[in-house]
Amino acid sequence: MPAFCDVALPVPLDRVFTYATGDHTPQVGVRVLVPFRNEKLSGIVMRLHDDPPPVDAKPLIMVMDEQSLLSPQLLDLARWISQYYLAPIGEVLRAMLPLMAEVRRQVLFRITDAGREALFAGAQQGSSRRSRLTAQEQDQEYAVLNYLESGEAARAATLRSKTGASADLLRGMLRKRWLARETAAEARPARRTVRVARLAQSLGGEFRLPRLNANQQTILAALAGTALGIPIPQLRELEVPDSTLGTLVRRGLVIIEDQPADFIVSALPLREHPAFTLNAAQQKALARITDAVDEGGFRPHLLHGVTGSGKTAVYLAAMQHALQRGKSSILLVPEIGLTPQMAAQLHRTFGQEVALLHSALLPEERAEQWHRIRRREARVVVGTRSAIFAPVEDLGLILVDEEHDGSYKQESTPRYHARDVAVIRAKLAGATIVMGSATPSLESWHNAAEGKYARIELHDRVHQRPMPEVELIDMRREFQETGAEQLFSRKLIDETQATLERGEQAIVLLNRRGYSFVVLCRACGEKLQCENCSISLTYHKAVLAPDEPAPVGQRLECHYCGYKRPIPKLCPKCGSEHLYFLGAGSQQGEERLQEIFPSARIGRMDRDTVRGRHDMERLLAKLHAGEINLLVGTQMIAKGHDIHGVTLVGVVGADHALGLPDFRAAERTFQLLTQVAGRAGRGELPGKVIVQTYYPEHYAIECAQRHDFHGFAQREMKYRRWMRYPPFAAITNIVLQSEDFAQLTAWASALGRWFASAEFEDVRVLGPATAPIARIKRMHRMHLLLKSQSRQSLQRVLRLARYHAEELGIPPRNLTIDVDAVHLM
DNA sequence: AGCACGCCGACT
DNA sequence: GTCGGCGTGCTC
Repeated sequence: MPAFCDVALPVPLDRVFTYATGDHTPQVGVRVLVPFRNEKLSGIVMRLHDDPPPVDAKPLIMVMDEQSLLSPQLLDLARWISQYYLAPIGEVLRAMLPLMAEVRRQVLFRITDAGREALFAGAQQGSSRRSRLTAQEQDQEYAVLNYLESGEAARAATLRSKTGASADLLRGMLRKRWLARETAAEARPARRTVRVARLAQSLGGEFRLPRLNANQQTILAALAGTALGIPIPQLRELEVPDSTLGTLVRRGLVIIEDQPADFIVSALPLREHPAFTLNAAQQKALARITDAVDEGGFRPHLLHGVTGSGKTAVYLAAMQHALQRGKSSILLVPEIGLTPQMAAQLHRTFGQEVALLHSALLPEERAEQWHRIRRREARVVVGTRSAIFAPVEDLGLILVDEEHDGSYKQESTPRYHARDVAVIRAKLAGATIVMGSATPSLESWHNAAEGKYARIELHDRVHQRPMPEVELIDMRREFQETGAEQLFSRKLIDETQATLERGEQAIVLLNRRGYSFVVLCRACGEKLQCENCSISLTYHKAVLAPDEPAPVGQRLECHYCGYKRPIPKLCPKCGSEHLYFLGAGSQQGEERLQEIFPSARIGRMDRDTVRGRHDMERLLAKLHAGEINLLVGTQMIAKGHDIHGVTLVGVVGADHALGLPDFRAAERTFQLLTQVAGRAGRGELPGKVIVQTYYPEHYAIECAQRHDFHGFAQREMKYRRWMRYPPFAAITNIVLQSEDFAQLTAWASALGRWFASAEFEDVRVLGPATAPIARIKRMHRMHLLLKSQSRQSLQRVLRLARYHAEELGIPPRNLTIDVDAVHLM
């Protein structure tokens, strides 16, 4: 056994630490518990070797796993992410492994010699000691010391409940060195367990002992039919008194034990894999994918299929094929793409062989799914972003649904893009990868154009359904003709009216939540902003809650930091009472629609009405059942829902992004319009889309109207090439933050000067400039944008920049390096 | 990131 | 004189 091992720890330090293996025999990829400073941390063994570190290596405390948690492939993937995104390896691994729930860490306090002296002195002198603490606090300190006097360590929570001492008080006692702080960490299986009764081994088959009564025999007979036993709740269904089981246990005939919940096969039976009915185009697409899977090797594909062309069925059939060939597959879906409908469909298709990894899982549930995958019980994995790290073996196929979706980019360290990580994983695994979308990202489109990705097209909707007709309403003309600023155009109102009268359903996209998104003072022009962010506060109107006598929830809210405040009567700046509420959000949309269509059954879908997973399910169920015939909501309504009764889609204010200085604005607008338009006419009846816009001549709008992705991509590529934006350059956003504005500008200009003086050939630097959102959560923000044709050069410059930032005294936590930034905010 | 050590103002 | 503020620096 090598004498040392390098351990990656979940700390923001871009390095590993070397520990002495001692008597332990850890493998690469296992978790170990190690001393770090004066605490204990769990980390991952990255390397075994005999090179002594420059300092004395501390010994491992314990090895937590027998076998590696991460295949060599996944370890390589971790290293790649760490390098590419400049993220500490320990943090990358933390993001990859959902097993932190299995380590219970707790902070313990112990009395010191100084503490004992203080206790003794206190007992001698009473509370005559001069101190800034109140008499009560002194009493609490005394109580804490008294409690710990025996020498046992205790948790902070215990001390607090026993003595009333606050966390601050304990911190003060630490400072006085009366207490010592230590951390304990213990491995704990995070799997849910079930109480199970099973036959005692020694029993064999001979349980027809004469002295057993009928009840006892009933239980034993039931248990004899199972290998693993029967969960206690299920055993109760035999209608035998509970005490009978107790008797059997006492007589040593039955054992009760906790088993991992997974061993109990759930009510869902394993089905024969149902076949999908695919049309000719779908079959052709499927064949391209299955051929690639069968041939093996890294094969990237871009599946461009219009909305309603049946991409999901192709995905499922492809995964089924992979499974039949004994290969695993991973399907990535965007954040809110994993709808209950889809989960149900997956269960129908794959039964127990599918593992779902969605964002609403508890840590224990996530760990459980992870173990199921690792034990090879589930070889079909479906999930959001981090599901790309699922520990499947024999990976044959990766599918990335809605590959253009921004939610694949993690907006905290490690700032990886799951679609791009998926490509690397497929490469490492020698697997087929299919990135699918009706509106591919320009990055992927470009790769397809260059021949790096094979392109698969689904031009038509299933069942020869037509694409919906899209009509543009020029809201500038609407204003001139009606002489008033109206939220909904006459055309949209008429069409909605007609749709509802025909007994069909309509949805209206209003891409802001809340009631009004600007509160303006007419007297001084002040826009009410969040105290912590440079963000306009959104007005949320009061709503009638079922159990409340008066309307509740009226407030101004910051959608960035969550800051809430009551509505001021007067302008906080000038004291005027002329506060105006401008700009309509989904809440106002709902109210207006209810006024216009009093008999409509209106539902609203936004983050205020859809909080838990079930809210969405309930809302969709109502829509399917026809209990709702008019749905208003934010972009949430645009994502992949298949609602057959919807024949009209209204789009209100989805083009405001076109006025923003964001190079992806056109792409985002085109995607949103195309996706939401795709909700119309998915059933028997054709659909219609009304898009209200202030930019009817913009190519993003025009092309969306014509369902013309190719045309859009061509125009957008021209602009991107001209401006050297992705896909024609790699970009990285460097954001500096500080509460102290002077400090921030000093840092930014120093870093800017360094970039200017260094004059890197292949890397262009824009800025420093104030970030689009100048302040978030009290932090002032500035940024620099780096563009380069060469990834290698960019990587090199980023490392140098990070090093120089440190030389300049910029603390790492005030500097964010966002490789392949998606949101430049 | 924590969390120590270490050097300067407010209070007894 | 002490307590306690949070600036610098290290973690195998």
